[in-house]
Amino acid sequence: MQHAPNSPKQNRLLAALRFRAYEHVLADLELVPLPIGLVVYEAGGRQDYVYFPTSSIVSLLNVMQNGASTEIAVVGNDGVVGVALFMGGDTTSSRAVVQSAGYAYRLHASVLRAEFEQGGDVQHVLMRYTQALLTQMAQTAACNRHHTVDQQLCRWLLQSLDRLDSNQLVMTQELIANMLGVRREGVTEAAGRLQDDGVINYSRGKITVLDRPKLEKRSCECYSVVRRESDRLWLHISEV
Amino acid sequence: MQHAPNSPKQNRLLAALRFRAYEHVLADLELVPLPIGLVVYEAGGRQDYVYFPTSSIVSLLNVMQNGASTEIAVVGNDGVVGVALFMGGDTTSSRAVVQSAGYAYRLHASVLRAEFEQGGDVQHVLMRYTQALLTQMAQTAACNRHHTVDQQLCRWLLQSLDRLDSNQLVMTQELIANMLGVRREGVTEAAGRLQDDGVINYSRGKITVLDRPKLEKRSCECYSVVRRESDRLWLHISEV
DNA sequence: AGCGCTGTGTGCGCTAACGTACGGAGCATG
DNA sequence: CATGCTCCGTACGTTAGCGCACACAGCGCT
Repeated sequence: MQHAPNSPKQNRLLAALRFRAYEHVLADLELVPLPIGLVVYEAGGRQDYVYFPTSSIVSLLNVMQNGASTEIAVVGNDGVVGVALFMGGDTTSSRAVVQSAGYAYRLHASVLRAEFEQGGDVQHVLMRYTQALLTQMAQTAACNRHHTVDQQLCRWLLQSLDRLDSNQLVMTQELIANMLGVRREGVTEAAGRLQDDGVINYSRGKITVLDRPKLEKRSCECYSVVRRESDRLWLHISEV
Repeated sequence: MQHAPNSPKQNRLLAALRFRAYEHVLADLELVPLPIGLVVYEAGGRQDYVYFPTSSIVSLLNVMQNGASTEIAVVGNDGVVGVALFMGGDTTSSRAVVQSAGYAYRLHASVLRAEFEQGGDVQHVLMRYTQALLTQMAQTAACNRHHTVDQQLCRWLLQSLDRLDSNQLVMTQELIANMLGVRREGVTEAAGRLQDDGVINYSRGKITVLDRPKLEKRSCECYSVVRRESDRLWLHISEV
């Protein structure tokens, strides 16, 4: 298993999987770079690989007929992109886009499926992860309904930060707006307020988080709810 | 397997499951009435049973700290309430409330889990269903973001109709508002517009759908998207 | 008949977010 | 150093939905 040049970080989920045919899986694992903006999966399309991000972050988006998009979940080094492939769907129901450039371990879906079919540990861990994903999506749905753009921006920054090493993220307001499913101007205003209060620093696609505690205070509960559920998952997995 | 007095309808998902220990499962299956408003699961609570609705409809709600709620999925005689119990979560992440009174087959989670662990057909079908649930939740999340109350009301009525025998549903505007996560007055207005145009008839908790095609025209795309994915699931299952 | 409860209609001011438009700032490129 | 492009700030009118308040209507109960 080779390492990415600048990314010693591994994928926690992948690390927790105790494959039967370990050598076989290892031989198939491939570390690939994921450039920002890359569409990993298109909604409704067939796919051959699953991705375990290490340093990259991938967003799952629902895209409407008129092109409007909404982020429904985020996957970083704590998860896998392509649960549909072992859940029995031959296609994925949402678009997967690289939100933050980095690396990911790529694995043939057939290999993972074969391991999954054998049941046991691998299956349990992957299903628990899918369960956590369900929670994340449910919370996102409710968040979309009830919370302001300001709150959601904070939530979004936090859940991105959690999946990065640094306190700086490379992301235009335009893209954030696409993720949240709001106007770009709305993000500009919300970000402006955060900057005025010394919470972040924003300049041409580079956001630096200066005061994370403040960010958490301004965020809606959704961040901590999802975070807590995710922590519970890992607690559970490490117990096994 | 006894039948409900006034409900010859079965549960399609349950019917599609080819249990190994068939006699054993049969012995445990119990047809129970689900009165409207019953909270089948509380969010975060431990649960011992899964439910396969026959004539009842159950809504999965996400509840916020301030009490605001949002429906994230609907389960009727095409699904099962409590996927978390075989997906490895000991608790459920959302509240399950009976939206329309009726019956459901109740099964001990341990019995279903035992069957599930054996892999094969039962596991495949249940996972495919979970996958469809994921799609439904994703679409709901996006719908909450982008569509009007009018559109969502139509969607909601349609997905309820699909799970009932009649064209009449018993449901106050107050409750619909809770499901959609909007104000009761908003529902009153939207329903008023539908009634003015002869699409429905509304009176003190009883809605009669008069013109389903019109309802579909006024609904957002989300209804048909979820419907199509669900149909695909059944096509897949019947092929097995 | 009268009471009271639940469910529905309506009105009004308010705010968040939208659509649109435009100007300017930073940065790379020739 | 000028050009061009991307990204960000701001402004303005419009609208959907909110919060609140209240009136009324159907229906069961005594």
